[in-house]
Amino acid sequence: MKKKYWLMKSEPGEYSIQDLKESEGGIDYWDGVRNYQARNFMRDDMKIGDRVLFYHSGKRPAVVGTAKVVATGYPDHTAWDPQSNHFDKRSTPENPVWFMVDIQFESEFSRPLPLKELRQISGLENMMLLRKGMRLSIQPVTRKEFDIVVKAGKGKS
DNA sequence: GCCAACGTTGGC
DNA sequence: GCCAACGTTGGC
Repeated sequence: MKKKYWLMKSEPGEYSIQDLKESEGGIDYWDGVRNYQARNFMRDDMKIGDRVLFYHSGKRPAVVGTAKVVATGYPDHTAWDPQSNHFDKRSTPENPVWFMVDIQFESEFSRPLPLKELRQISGLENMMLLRKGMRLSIQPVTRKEFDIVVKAGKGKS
């Protein structure tokens, strides 16, 4: 099984890389995705050992670190919790609609690598994140792109 | 705060 | 099955 590479977006006010880092064992579940394409990636394509670029959207859009997939897709229980703001009555334990994976904190860049800088790095011209109108919260990334971003992120201080 | 791009919903 | 209206995302 070939290792794959991903980018996962989160509003840091909602869930940041620090939250992941500070969770038990650095492991947490990626709940709340309510987009079918992103769901399909988690349910069908993300495998244990896949690497992840952790992206903060919002005020300071930037890649902030890396993580790895430690559990493959399973039902997102927040969808059938009426108290959750990700509640979706169409999803039930018997017939789950939404899925999530577990990821584990791996590294945090010494400083966030802003979206603006990503646009200027050669080799990233075709990166999905940089395409106009791209809102998908989970995106496949090529190995090359992953390596370039990590190298640029680690090189910062 | 604005607004473009996108996904979803619902009337027909 | 089309498409207008609406809500959301997310960069600027």
